Amino acid sequence: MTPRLEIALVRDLPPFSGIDEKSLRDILDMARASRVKVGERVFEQDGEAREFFLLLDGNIRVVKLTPDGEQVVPRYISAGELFGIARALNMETYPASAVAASDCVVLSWPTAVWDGLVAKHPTFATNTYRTVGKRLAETQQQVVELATARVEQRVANAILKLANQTGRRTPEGILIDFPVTRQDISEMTGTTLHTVSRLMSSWEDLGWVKSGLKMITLVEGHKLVLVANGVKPDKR
Amino acid sequence: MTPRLEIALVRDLPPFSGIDEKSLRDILDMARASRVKVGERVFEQDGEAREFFLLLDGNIRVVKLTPDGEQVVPRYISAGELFGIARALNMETYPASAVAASDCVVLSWPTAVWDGLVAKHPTFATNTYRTVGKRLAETQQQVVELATARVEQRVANAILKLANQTGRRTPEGILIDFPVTRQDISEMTGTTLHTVSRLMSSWEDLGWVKSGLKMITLVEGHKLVLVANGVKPDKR
DNA sequence: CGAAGCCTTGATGCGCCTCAACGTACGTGG
DNA sequence: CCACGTACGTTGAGGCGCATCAAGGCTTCG
Repeated sequence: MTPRLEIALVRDLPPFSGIDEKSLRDILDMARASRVKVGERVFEQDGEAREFFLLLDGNIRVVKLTPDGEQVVPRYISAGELFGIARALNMETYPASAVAASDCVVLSWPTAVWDGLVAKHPTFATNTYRTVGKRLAETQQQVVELATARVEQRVANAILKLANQTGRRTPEGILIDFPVTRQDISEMTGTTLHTVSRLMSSWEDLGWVKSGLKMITLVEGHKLVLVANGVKPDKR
Repeated sequence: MTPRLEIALVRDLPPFSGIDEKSLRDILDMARASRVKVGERVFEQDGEAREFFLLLDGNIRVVKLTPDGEQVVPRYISAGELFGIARALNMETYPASAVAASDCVVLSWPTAVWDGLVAKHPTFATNTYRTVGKRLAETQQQVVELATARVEQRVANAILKLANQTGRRTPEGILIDFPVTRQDISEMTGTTLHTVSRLMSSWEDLGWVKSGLKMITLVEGHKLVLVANGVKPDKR
């Protein structure tokens, strides 16, 4: 038999804030831990939502496929976040696919336990709905951005978001701590890998970022913030 | 004292489906009805979320303002829908403004009653979260569209959505039943009123729509569906 | 060591924004 | 009821931002 999951793993994560240890034990005992290797999928768009998940370690890329085969990446999930919670919103299928952007450790619960879980642990329900609210707000913010900002601004913003979410301090600057390709960025921002490449090259020339293969380091974040806000570089 | 609100007003609306009449009475007794004239605002972006609302009649335009003063319209609310339900997601302020697109009748509840209400009437909570789920899915769909579809497709789609939501059959075709300007459409699709005007003129020449001042009638919906799906008009 | 995946950089063109000007319906007050 | 002002709509000309097409270099891994 598998060992019990450690409460310490999740106790301090936002989804479980304010929940006492006994309840936590109860919740954890319904979960199953598993590993997902980079590139593997946790679940598939339009697939039946049989489980919901908590990301313990790693990074998940959420991917939507359009009818004509293009990909859009509406968000990245990082450690400590719930995902695949279609069931919380009474949906029967996942609205997008979830791909491991790096090696991951996830907890999963059968969807069937959801109703009992929120009934028994209202704090957990509250926390979850707060998360949903944040995601809805973020998504609407994306709509606004796509509708009004130029590519340059959107790409700068995407890099800043990634750096904030999963950045690690290094001597060089803030390193985005999992493999990200130019194509990934383009799918987050509704542009092409070519345009992203050109932009990043120009920023690298200016010394604002450092980038290599699947690797981005933010050197002068504040400069990118200006770009993201549509400030034109010094028009003399 | 004001008369009690009629249960018949809301009994058959989706947010109240599956709720017995006694509970309905209870819920309704906490509500207040009011009228909002076209152009007036029900609530303001970033304002404190003191109430949540149900639209009984009319149409509400949801508007987001960008830092640099541009407007984006992420959705329209039509009769029978809840709106301003920030509180359901533990948010303290409204993420957008709500403007009456036509004369409206709305019910409103003080935010303070929310928690008691969902506790006492779980069916209502479930219905609400289903709505939230649908909106999140729609919003993500918008992101995909803005990221991948050309203006032409997006505008066609916006008109189709409006026609589906609030269209009224007339001898000419399906009439969008409240005033919509070219600018409104452009703010829904992230383009300019000029481009919308040009597109609609060309569709009018083809006989696919009829349009006048603040008025749009869909004559050949299936043609617009093709445009929305990116089918190029007959390339021989 | 070769192949596949990732990145870069140029050339070209077009979709759509921007700027500009004018036409048209509405409603408001004299 | 007509005259005017205002808001809405149309249409043209011009140009820029970014996609598209094309070619080649670099890294990683089997």
